Amino acid sequence: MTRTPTAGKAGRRRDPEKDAQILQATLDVLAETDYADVTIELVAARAGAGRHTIYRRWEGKDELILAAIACTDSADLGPDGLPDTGTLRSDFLALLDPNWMGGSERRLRILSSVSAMITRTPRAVDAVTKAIVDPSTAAYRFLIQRAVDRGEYAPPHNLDALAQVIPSMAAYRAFFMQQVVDEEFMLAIIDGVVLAALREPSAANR
Amino acid sequence: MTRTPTAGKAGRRRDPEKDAQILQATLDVLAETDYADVTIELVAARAGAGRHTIYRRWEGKDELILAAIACTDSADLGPDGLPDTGTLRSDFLALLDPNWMGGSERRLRILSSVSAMITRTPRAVDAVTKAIVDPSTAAYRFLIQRAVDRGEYAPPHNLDALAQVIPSMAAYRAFFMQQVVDEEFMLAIIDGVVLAALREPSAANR
DNA sequence: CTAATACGGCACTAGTCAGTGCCGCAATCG
DNA sequence: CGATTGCGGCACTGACTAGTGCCGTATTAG
Repeated sequence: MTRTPTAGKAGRRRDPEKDAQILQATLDVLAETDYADVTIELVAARAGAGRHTIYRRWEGKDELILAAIACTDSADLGPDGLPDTGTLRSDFLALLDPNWMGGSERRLRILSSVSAMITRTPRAVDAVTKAIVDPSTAAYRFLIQRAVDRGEYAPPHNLDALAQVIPSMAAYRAFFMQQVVDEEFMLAIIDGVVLAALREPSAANR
Repeated sequence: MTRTPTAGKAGRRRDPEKDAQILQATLDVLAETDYADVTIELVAARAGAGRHTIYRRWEGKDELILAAIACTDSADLGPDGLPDTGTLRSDFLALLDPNWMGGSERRLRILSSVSAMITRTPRAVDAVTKAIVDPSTAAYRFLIQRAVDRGEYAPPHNLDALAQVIPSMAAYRAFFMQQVVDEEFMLAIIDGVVLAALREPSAANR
């Protein structure tokens, strides 16, 4: 990830804080503007660093951005960070709360910016997949599976496909339609698509 | 759309062919590379035109691209251009045929490239919405509604939401996952999501 | 102390690209 | 015919930016 400092002994030590500050600044800029408009100058200024401090740690612009993507915080998408309200429907709605939605919206913006990079750098696909796409899908898959396990719904025909519905449609709406992913929209997807595709469990499954 | 030529009388006439050639070339380049990599030079070369010929007709790069988006051919998404195979499921699958998929895939690529422009130019949202997003949704809405009308399924809880499922998920897969929208994937969405969310009609609806 | 490294700031190079001006030629009107 | 406009090609300007070198300063090992 970070360029290895030479193993010499003397000299001032690299500030580990700077690594995080630079990566955070990169994500900030990435979330605010487009990939093409992300300049090292901007990132450096945002991080309160010199450009050299960046180039000393990463090979170039692409490496920096890939590293930043890789450190996107998706902890809120782990099983322990997800809501557990008792019903799948309110679990989904809980993801709209600022706690989670702050992360989601940020992830969406970053995803949008990086999409431009994806067409050029195949490695960006892996980075985005690991850091954003997979965790999102996994989160929804987890919520649905848990609801199935507790007998709320019957096992779906295709869990993976269902788990991708909400992230896909939210991303589509946020990017291409530039409309807010608000409660009204989420309810339309939740009730009109995801829950509609799930069936009540048969007696045998209870 | 096109810059108005001065209403003078004498002089050589503008070649109407060139307008179309330039717009097509713009769409070609847009479908092949990213928005940031679309240079006027490239478009001009592709269209066999000089850069002046472009600047004479459009204010600048953005105007050109907006005009190109607006003239994206979505005729295949009108009711008359859509497949009518008898069942909703095979209608969906028929959209994968090269006839339609050529257009769909091209639209997806263009959509992807323009997404970078969207964050900058709000007008791009309207252009993309009118030329690509709305026609796609309308096409799927039409197919579903027709199936409902013929008694294949009961009226869905939320037709608009259902109509956006396939375009959204196909776009998400194509952009962010950079994976092919092939038959396997389409079947997963169709059977696992869309048709799963539709119910058999009750006797009263037949 | 000295040597070595990190840091921020500045200046510089090199490359790219939007947009414009000019040239020569073609077409069209009067 | 001459005036006017369209066209392709070329050269040019101006702006921006990735990446590098240099300077003065700060930090750390020996």
